[in-house]
Amino acid sequence: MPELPEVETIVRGLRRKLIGKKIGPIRVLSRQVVVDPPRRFRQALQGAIIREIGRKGKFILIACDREVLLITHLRMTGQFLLVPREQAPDKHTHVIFDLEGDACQLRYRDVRKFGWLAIKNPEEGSRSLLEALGPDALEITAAAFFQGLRPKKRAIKSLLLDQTFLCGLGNIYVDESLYRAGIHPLTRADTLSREQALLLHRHIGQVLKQAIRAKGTTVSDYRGPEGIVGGFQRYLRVYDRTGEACEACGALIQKSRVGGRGTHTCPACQPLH
DNA sequence: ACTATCCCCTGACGGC
DNA sequence: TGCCGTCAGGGGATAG
Repeated sequence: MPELPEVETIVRGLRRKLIGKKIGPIRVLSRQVVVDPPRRFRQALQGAIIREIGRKGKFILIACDREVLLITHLRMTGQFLLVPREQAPDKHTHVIFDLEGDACQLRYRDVRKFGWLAIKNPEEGSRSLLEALGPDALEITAAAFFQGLRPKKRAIKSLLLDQTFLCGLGNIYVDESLYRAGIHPLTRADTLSREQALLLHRHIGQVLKQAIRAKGTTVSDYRGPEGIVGGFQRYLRVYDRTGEACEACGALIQKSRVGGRGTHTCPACQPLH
């Protein structure tokens, strides 16, 4: 579900509400989504004060005092929601964090249960998962992006989805960026000209920033922490528009499969050479 | 180095 | 109404 703009929207929402809050009792309703043994998980976080909330790629990082770091990945359908405590949790709510002196609870909800939460010490946490990540899609420079493509023989789409190459992009924004840059998803990365690479880099940045401004894309499950849907689906030009006319040329948007993922292209605007 | 395939899980949707 | 196959914002494991 959530890619960089959705995760960024969630992080900003959580930050507004949670910084400085002390975590109260925690309920783990489904141990499957908690990486650590539930007892250890609860003991580490209960009583901790939330200091900073950030993200790296699609990972959400909640740093507390006592050197406790909560790392989360929402995968496809994970949600962090701020919910009034009197509201009964539904069957897809898996972890509930009480917040001292707050009418709302922080809840982790996840229909498909692919997402997870884990406790890490700041040092070891960044070593394992996060160190393997490539630069953030919003932070990489054009020059570094072009240099990164040059030795890669892979299809550009699978490279952009590879979080060890560049982190934050997912299926929606890769399709949208490639369309805007007029590049076919199967183009070998090392065959892109410098101009094409710079154009693609620029469109990636533009699409992500515009999507953050719109508070993300809601195709089905995505919600912000206050339960609101995103707005960027209005600006999608190829994703989820199979069979519709391309805005630029009128050709019909096609759907294919690249690297196992559903892939949307305009056959005229994104020629494969 | 890279691709393809299966898997984790639940729900929505289309065809019969 | 029900049953079956397919698909879904992700990514890890494994085989080729």
